[in-house]
Amino acid sequence: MSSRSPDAKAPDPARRSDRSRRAILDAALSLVSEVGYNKLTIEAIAARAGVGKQTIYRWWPSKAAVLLDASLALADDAKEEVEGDWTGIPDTGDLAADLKLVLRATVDQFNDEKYEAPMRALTAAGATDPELSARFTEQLLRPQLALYEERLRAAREAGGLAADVDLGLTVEMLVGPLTYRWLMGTAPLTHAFADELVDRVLGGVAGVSKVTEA
Amino acid sequence: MSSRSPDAKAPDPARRSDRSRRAILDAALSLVSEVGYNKLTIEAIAARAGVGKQTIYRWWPSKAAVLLDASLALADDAKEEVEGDWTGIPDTGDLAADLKLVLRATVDQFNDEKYEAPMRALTAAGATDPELSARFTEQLLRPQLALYEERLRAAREAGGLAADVDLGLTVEMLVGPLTYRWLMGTAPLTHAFADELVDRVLGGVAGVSKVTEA
Amino acid sequence: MSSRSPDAKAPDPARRSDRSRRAILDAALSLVSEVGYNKLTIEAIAARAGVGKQTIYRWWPSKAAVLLDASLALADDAKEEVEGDWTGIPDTGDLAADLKLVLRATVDQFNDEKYEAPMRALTAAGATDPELSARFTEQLLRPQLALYEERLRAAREAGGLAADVDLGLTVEMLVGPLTYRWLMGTAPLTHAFADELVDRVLGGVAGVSKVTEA
Amino acid sequence: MSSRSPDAKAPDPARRSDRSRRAILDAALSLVSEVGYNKLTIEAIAARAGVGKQTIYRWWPSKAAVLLDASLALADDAKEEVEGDWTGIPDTGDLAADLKLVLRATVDQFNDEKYEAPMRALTAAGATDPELSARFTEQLLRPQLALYEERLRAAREAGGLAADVDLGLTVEMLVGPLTYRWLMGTAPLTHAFADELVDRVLGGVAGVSKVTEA
DNA sequence: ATTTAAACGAGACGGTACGTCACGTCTTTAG
DNA sequence: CTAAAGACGTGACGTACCGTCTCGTTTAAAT
Repeated sequence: MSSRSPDAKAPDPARRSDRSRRAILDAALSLVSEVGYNKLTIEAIAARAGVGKQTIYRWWPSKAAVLLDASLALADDAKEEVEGDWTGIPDTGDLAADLKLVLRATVDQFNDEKYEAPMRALTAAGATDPELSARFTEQLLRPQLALYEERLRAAREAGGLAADVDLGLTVEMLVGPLTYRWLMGTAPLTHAFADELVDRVLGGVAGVSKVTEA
Repeated sequence: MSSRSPDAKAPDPARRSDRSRRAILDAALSLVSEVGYNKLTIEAIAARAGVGKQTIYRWWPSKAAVLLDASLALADDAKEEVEGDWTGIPDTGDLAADLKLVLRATVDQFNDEKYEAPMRALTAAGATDPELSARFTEQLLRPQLALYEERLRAAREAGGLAADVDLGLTVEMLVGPLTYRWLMGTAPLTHAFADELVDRVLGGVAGVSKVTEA
Repeated sequence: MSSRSPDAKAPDPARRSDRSRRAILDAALSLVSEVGYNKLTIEAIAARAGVGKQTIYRWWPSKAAVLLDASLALADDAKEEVEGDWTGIPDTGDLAADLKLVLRATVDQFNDEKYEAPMRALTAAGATDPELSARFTEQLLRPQLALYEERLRAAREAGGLAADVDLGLTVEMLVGPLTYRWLMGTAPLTHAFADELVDRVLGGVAGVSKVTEA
Repeated sequence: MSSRSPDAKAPDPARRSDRSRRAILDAALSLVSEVGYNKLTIEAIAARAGVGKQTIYRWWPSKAAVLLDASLALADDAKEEVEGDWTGIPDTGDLAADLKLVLRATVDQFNDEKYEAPMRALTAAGATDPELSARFTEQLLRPQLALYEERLRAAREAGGLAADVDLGLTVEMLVGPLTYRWLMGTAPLTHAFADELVDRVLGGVAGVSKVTEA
């Protein structure tokens, strides 16, 4: 199975202009922040990138796909910015503290214009385009979720979590409510919310009584 | 403050044709299921409803707004279909069981084509349109969330939940992961997932025993 | 048989904007003179006319068709400009003189930028588009040829031409070489050429004397 | 003065691939017959010829120029096909008969798909491109017209034509109406038409009374 | 025979225009 | 006298070719 229909003659990636590729991704990111996803047009991206429209259509099937790649590049940049030898969520021994640290960072990212606009765009596009949604989830979300799961697994092995706890579900219990509040705007997205959430999620799954006991 | 700009001559709601209104909402719902939100057009809605385009523009500011009203009508219909005197989530005394019942129904609704298409459409539209998102949340989501909260409050008063538990957070811990999984497609949306989720959420908040109120 | 394919829903001519129609024809004529037929674009016509492209596509199948209508309008205007009650080629009794008069006028027209540009455009378009060519011939050329024929018939009945002369052929012997020279540029297109041509054509067909009717 | 601007580094004709040249001309001829001049593209010619686009742009300035060369080659082929030692229009002593023979052949050529398509293409291109028109006339038309003129000159010297007859005009009186009818489609292009035309043209120019006398 | 420079097939590129679609407004017409 | 029908100006769509510009790869003249 290929990502392209078989009758379409695929362009040669070896001859691709990296200059154009970067310009397109940059233009897409800046434009989506400026005018929003609905008013984002391929023509505007091409114009700002100083590129022919065909160069976009040659390599991406839709403006959402451009944004996905742009977001992936953005995520890579962000990662490198923080540290060169990133190895996941820190493990200080205090699971709750570690999770709060990361979830607060996620809250900050959700509240940061730079990241919010493309994130909303991809969410909107993915909501009605299953194929894009799949790529979005696998390429952007899954790696992040895996980091949470890894940290939780370490905690479980260290005895800080019950042995039979469902790690995947736990991760979604952390990320789900956060995303929900961000998307639906049911209430402000704050650090306090992140902290509370971690406590509540861990409260029901901690091996030794830390939260519920008392 | 009105929902319309003051200089726009507001049409007289009293003279509104209910026949046209219904036809438009029905057309919007059927079309969004058939062709998807991205390919849904005002012109197609007008054509199928046998209505002039102006009749739509007169009463709604966008196709998303039409869909929101259509979804509200659909929700009302669904409610009436179940029972005439609906009073919220059942209270059998067993909180976990009651929540599982309702969350399973929500899972079913998410998996029902009829409801899924407009839901995804509104989510997509709301993700990049704050004003619409607000109306979506307040008019469609909030009432449902309130039902959960009401049931949780009853449980808390009955002693089945700790006195200091944050009800709003709890509701979002139930609805958030469900919505997240539905939207992102991280894993199949099943009854088992709903059950597990309820157990895990209540596990950390139950006043006495682990899950059931004994 | 209609001029449109049967599945295309025809627009309603009664609701057509005459303002737009005129603006389009004017814009087409001025542009074709300015930039030439090859660089004439529908977009430029629409822009100059202050009209949407669709308004052109709604009523004409091609830019050549627009030019044909524009030329027809131009011809009408030219006719009205000369005289309100035009009745064809003058009949002074001197056939050669009358023909020379008209042929000289044709030469002038061929040499007049205003008329030449659309004429060349239509000739070019017609050369490779039979359907357009047919309309061009029937609507623009034929009426003019008929005037020549009419004058020749009068001469024949007056005894100035042999009774068995083929009028259609005679007309083409007058117009053909003129058009040929204009199109191919084999030699300059002058009044002298027109005069000579008339003499030569009539020389072989005159009933009595060589050229003038004595 | 050269046919290329001085700053453009001219390619070396000595190294030119004759194989490619022929393939391009053949492809151009076959394509113009298949799809017509308007839909003829350089890209399609290159593709069918198995040639890079640049190889066409290196040697020709436009698709019309390619067609002109292709037509010249075609004309050469046609000439060689008929006879190796072609020396112009036959001179049997009977001018009218000789002209009719050749004009009938021209009629046949106009009606032959193989020749018609490129001829129409060049006529169309030349109608709006003076430079091409000049080359078209000089290289393709002029040699043919010269043959007529030569034959007429022989007739004049033999006393079959009046001494003061304008040979160039006479040639255009033969070729003009024929071309006009072919181009405008005013009437079918037949052998009878060619015959009549010759008779009428010679009728007015013959030294001894052949047609008009009686 | 080897070098080497140009022509070559291929096709990505920045562009322009195409012809279509839907937008939201405005006008006409038929019930 | 109200709406349906739909023409209008606008602007983006996705496609087709334009003519230019690299890329390796022949290929043929000059070493």
